[in-house]
Amino acid sequence: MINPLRGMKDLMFEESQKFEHIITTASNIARNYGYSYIETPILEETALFKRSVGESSDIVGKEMYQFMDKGENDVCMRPEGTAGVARAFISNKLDRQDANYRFYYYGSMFRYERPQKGRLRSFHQFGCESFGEGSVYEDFMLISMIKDIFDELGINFSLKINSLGCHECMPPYRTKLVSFLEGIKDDLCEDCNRRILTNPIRVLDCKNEKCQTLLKTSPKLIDNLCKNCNDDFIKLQTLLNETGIAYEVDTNLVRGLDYYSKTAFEFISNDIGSQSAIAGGGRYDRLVEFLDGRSTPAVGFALGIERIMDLVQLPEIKREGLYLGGMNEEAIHLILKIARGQLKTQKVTMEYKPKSLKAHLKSADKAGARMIGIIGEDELLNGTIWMKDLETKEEKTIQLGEL
RNA sequence: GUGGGCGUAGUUCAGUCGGUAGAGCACUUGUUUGUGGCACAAGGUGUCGCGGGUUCGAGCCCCGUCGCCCACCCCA
Repeated sequence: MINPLRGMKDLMFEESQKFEHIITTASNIARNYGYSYIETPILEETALFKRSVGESSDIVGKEMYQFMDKGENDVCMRPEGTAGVARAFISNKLDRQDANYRFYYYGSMFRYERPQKGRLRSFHQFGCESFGEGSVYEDFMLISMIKDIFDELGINFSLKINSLGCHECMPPYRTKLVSFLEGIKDDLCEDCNRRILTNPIRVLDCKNEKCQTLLKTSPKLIDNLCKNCNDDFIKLQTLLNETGIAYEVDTNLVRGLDYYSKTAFEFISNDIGSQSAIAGGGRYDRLVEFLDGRSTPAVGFALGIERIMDLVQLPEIKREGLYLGGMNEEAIHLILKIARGQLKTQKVTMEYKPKSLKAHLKSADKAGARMIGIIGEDELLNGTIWMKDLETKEEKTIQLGEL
């Protein structure tokens, strides 16, 4: 027997229904916010992810499904969605239009990691990317959209926000931080020491208690933001306050991907396992430029579908459609033609075996049908069909032509 | 990559002191003449994850191996 690969799952029945429910809910809301659907390839040039996600990230460093294709191209299964959408934005020369473009997408992402609850090697994200709008209002609208999606799905969350600064205030801060860290490096854990070199900002996020104590006096990025970044961050908080969206400023919130700047946010659920981030995103004003496009401000987010699936309740399933059955072979032949006609307007379940009326009713019930239509000997003689509403229990015998 | 837990029917699991397997659920079919959900009855499958070892005898004990799950790391 051949099983799916490690960390890969088949979704069916209740799970696939949840999946669809989440995607349709999110898509509808995204369209209301002015986003249009974009579908990009799963496979991209490896260079795309190295340049956008960043070589220092774990994703690029060790989690990519990377290989040479038959044409000797170095390619990758996408580990996240933003890079591909940004690439499409540039490839299609939209960066040369002085306009805003907003896209939503969903699909499989691939990361070669050790699977656990809420973390798979093949998983799904729903995401939105907005290009060309540099205003912090857009950051706010994205957060508002995610809130709407979670509210609609009936999911509880808490929101964390931070500002990562821009290319003007981040580098000086980084230098300041590194010199602080160098001073206490002997007392920091091994991981932190490694990160001082690779990504010093992430040292702040260390879960080691001893490190956290030492880091209490570290220079904070929010105290070192330039005026523009600082004003925007305050404005974002004002907007959230005014709208009544609860949040917490988390100065240690560092998005794992290199392309983020300014606003960063993460939606957390306490009702699932340790992989508690159910949505994350932020601004990435420099990414388009890094990918050889014309400098374009941008902001986006992604939802983790599987993590959300663990949290949603499906609405109760209602009886739906028509069950058709016959009590003898001749009737079934006739039923088949009726079924083909009815299929144009509703869900039809058809039974090919002749059965007693009782057995048919049982089957129709099991199939979850709302109506049942049966042709037996009497109906065959009269050119009629016996119909019953399985919910109201009303029944009637009608001419076949009346259907 | 590093820990810990677990592999028995389609599924959830039980299985005593070692004596070659069971229960619920699900599924199918019935419960006399053309009226469903309930109830009752009947039906079937297991290389007991795989490979060795100990033993008269292994689902159970020992060794190895593979797989799954959870956690670290990282992230959605």
